[in-house]
Amino acid sequence: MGIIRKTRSIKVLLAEFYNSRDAVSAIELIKRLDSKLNKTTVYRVLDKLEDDGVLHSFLDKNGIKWYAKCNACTNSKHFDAHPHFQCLSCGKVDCVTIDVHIPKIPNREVMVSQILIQGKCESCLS
Amino acid sequence: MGIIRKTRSIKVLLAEFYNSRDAVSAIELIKRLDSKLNKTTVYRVLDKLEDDGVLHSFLDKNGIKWYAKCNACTNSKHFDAHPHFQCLSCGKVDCVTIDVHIPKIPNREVMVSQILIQGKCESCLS
DNA sequence: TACATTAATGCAACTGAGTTGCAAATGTAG
DNA sequence: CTACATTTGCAACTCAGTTGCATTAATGTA
Repeated sequence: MGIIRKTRSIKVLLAEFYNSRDAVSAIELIKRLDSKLNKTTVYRVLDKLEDDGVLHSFLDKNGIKWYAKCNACTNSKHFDAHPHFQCLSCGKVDCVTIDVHIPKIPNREVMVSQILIQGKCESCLS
Repeated sequence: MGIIRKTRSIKVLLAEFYNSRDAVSAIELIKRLDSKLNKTTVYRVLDKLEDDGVLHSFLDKNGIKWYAKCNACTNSKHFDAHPHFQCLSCGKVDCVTIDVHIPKIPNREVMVSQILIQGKCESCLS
């Protein structure tokens, strides 16, 4: 579908991603923007930003949805193969830029792969 | 925690996995066993079988939980790193035995990784 | 600038996977 | 067989995400 109009909601949400490379969960955004946007709107705008290749989404270990700014994605092609890292101590999630090679699988066509790595992040390692 | 008693519920659920290597979603099992077991029991027994290293679980692209028989897992060590493949046409999920190498990441300790590959399965490729 | 069109929004109610508390049933050690 | 802790079923709940619909607000056109 994609964005057709430049609305206030879209600006508000884009601003949330402007300064950060970390992923943010939809729920976190809904809480954070509670006074500004309705939760339905948040979900719908995130959806559209993803369609447009501005954000990409993935599910964390609990099945909840996170969004992060796309770097190399466009609306015609998503580079979703990069892994996401979720810290088991603090819960923070970010995109990691390492390349994980998914081998060809006999008799199957691989289209997308989602990789969620769990462990301890830099700040929680000490 | 693990299994303490060999109850009817545990036998019923184990029977579901006896003949198949495919993964089954918790929801599918609940539907399938509706006349035999309560859904709470299904969730609880699956949980225990996972603790015991009999089954392993993972989330699919919609965040719903699937279970499959463990091959190399024990209750002290889970080999969760093997990828799962979900067919985007028919929805079927299975464990694939290919090895995906997750590189070390600077300043982070990788503990678990979950890999979900999506595409077309053998039967849906035609 | 005013207007008509149609997308976007807010709200309330809903959905559905999974969880919890508790009383009743059942497996098992002795 | 009995005692009693573990399991089960049930109903009610949680909570992320969705839907329908009436209202609001961008945007193209004149």
